[in-house]
Amino acid sequence: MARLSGAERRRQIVKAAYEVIVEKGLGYAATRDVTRKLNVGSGLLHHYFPGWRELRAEAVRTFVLAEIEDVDRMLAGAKDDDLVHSLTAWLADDPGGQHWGLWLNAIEEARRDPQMASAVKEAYRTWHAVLVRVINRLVEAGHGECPDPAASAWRLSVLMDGLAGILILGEPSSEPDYAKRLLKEQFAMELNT
Amino acid sequence: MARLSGAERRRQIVKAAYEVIVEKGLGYAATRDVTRKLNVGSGLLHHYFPGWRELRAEAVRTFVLAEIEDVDRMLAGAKDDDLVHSLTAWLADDPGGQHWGLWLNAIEEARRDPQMASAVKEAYRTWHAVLVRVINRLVEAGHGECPDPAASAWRLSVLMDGLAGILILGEPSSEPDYAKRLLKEQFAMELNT
DNA sequence: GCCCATGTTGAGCATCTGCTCAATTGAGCA
DNA sequence: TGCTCAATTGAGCAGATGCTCAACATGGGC
Repeated sequence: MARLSGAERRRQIVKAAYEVIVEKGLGYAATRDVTRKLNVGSGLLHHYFPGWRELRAEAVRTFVLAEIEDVDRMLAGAKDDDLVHSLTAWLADDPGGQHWGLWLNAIEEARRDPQMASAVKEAYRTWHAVLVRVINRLVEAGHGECPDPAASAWRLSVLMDGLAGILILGEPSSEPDYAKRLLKEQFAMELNT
Repeated sequence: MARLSGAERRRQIVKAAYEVIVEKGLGYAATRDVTRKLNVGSGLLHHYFPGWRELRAEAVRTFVLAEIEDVDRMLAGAKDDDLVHSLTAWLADDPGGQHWGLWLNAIEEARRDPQMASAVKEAYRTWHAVLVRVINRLVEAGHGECPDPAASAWRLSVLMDGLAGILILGEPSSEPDYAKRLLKEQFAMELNT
């Protein structure tokens, strides 16, 4: 196996851990899944991380925050008229609900794992800030009015988390269009349109 | 250990399994937690259930549906004016978000476990029907109007699932009042009040 | 070209997991 | 009283888990 620099190997391990976690779930993914995927000895993982829980938490923190920043950039580059549509499309762009599944899993895991709780809370607040910005942009662009952007953003955020259930279960419809429609109507309600 | 009738023992095991699952999470609860809690040999569990996954799924199905029926009865006995308040109080009556945590957990587990998926979908539809009935009662009692009760019920259902995150994480506030407020405002919006 | 800090290995331990199966117990009927 | 069958036991297996540690390998700096 090629010998990598410490920082590079660390990043590689975190990435592999995230993929494994998304696939198998936080409660079932194991260190061996990660080392096998990288063709690497089991000791290497513990050379970089004090334990599996730490690695898990770092993987979730890193990649969830990266995803949020990606969406934020995408929205920043979108026209005001396309904001809601872009967000809606992004919500449903998750075949099998894999990433949304991990997100629900991480929220629940936060009950038991303080490091996971810290990672999830950071993502929670960051995502809320993104939604507040979206709402403010829409209001400033004359797409409606919103008396309490913070509350509206929490409601939208929380609704999207719940829509994950619809995407995962395929209920009431296996087409993600229904989830999209519910989110769009929520935006309309929040903006008094 | 006292010897029980088959049906009685079965019920006892399902109940203990549910309690263990709520406490430790679907991915960490083990058959031994159940047998230890009941002071019972490990073979007994497999005498009544083909496997741990079957028992888990039956426990979730049984107790989640029972909880939904409880709420339904409670709402049926409430005055029209108290409907939203009762539902809101029930939402937040879950110290540490234990039961809501299990619910999120079960939704995510449905991705991997078909029997869990079947149980969760049944609860999902049953709960939606309860909310549709609530909405219709409110409309008939003159508390507002609702052009699409089915969509509104899905939005409320999904919002409540998401509010579980707020209750579990204590974010943005560790007081459950904020979650209650968001839900009440959602009802107001859905009913055009 | 040597040398050492550092990346890397993997056998192995203690512990846990779900599940099997031959053996034992006991309640209720005849 | 005895018999029968269902309820119950628990040691034990095969496999998985996180993590340790002594040993090995190698690339960059001298």
